[in-house]
Amino acid sequence: MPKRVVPETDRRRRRPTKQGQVLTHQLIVETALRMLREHGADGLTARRLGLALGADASTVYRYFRGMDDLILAIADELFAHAMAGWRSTGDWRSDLRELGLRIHHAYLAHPQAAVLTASRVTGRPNEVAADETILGVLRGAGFPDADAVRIYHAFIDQSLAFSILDAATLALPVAAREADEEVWQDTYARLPAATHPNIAATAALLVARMNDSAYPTALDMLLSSASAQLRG
Amino acid sequence: MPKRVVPETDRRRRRPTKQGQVLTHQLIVETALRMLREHGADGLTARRLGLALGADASTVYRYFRGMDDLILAIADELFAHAMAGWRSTGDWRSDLRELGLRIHHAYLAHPQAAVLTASRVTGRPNEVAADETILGVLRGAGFPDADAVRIYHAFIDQSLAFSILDAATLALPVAAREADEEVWQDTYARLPAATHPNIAATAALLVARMNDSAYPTALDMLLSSASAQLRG
DNA sequence: TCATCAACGTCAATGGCGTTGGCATAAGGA
DNA sequence: TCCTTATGCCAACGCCATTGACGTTGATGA
Repeated sequence: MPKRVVPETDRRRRRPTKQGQVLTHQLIVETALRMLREHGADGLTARRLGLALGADASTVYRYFRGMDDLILAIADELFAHAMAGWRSTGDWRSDLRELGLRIHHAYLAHPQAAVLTASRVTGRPNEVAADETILGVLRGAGFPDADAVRIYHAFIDQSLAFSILDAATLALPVAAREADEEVWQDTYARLPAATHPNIAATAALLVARMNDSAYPTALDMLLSSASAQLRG
Repeated sequence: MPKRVVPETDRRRRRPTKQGQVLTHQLIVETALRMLREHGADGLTARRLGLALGADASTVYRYFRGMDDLILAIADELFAHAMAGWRSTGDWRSDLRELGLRIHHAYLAHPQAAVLTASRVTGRPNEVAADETILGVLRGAGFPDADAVRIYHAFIDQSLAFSILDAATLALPVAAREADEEVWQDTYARLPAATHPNIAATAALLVARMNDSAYPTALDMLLSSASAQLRG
């Protein structure tokens, strides 16, 4: 039985689809990202992706081994967005802060994609380049290798953790977002003081705040800690 | 067209299934949690859940409005596990640290469930009870309401962010876990120093570390910051 | 010039999924 | 006893990812 094989490179000019579209890996990834933003995480299906490309669902399988393979490609695309045009300022703390915020913003710009790719290790070029850059900043700052790696892990963990949390909230289907918002308004704001004195006392403050990102603050805490370590 | 209605309470004795099982909401949630642990997030389907209960898939819809409703019930069950048997020690810092670790451990004990429920607001009893408890600890410590709410949000954000990240890693299908591990070993450990000097120099350190949770450290940083705020 | 061959778009089919309408049955209440 | 209601089950709908087979295209080389 001849197994379907996905070629690694584009050695041959592509034949256009019925609708005249010429496909490439990059085009498919970009289309998938657009579909994710417009239709949510559940809206990205092989059928719909094919349709958006002016092609058949099965055509996607000529380019990717399956949806998981496509998702990893999307994950790497996020890192490409995050790192595009980055330049060192010479100051490791502002470099690291900038890198963290770039990753965070790349996730928030495509929350549905971010949720799908959460915690995957792709080993693909753009993700590897980001790792190389971060380690370079830390080693260039003078951290011994062991410390640099420890801070690298803490930095990545913190960046990804908050990014995934925020993205997961943003990526919820509109219906779920509205249901959750209703729960805040209807449940928390109306709990009786007799059974829930602390929620009742702070209900207005609790419900008022929605989604002012906590990540930048956490990032600064991490950088302060690393600075102390470098001086000490 | 008669819409299927899910009754809120169990006012009537249940009729056993063909296999003699008597169903309750609680039993279904517990069975779903077991299926999640044993078969992964994709392994929880209405058909399989029905089968595991000795019933039909559609029977689940007599108890829950749909899979989303079931997932919210599962989310609340995680909070029940986290809070079971909790008692205040009288010291707000150790109380808060304990609560954070309890939530973290509840997530890690059911990573597949944690991923499904990430960032949902259920407003159901156990989640609300946890919120009431946390706010009670902070207000009892002497924080003014505005500060208590701010720290509550930071605490919850941090706890959930790291829990979701760790759970997402643990919840990956075995195949994906192995693929990611291979990427670490095969890609990062073999990058040439010419193109990736920093990864090449620290490859052994990078690859050696897998999943020593960063959350407790981050939690302690948060508590130190809150302490300073209370004293200042 | 033309045969060969790999690339790749499309079709049809498979087996799984969530969900729902309809029906049969059993438990209480009257 | 009869009626209402809860509830289990069946069959069906439309969706999904994936794959084998087939036809067509373009590049290559003799």
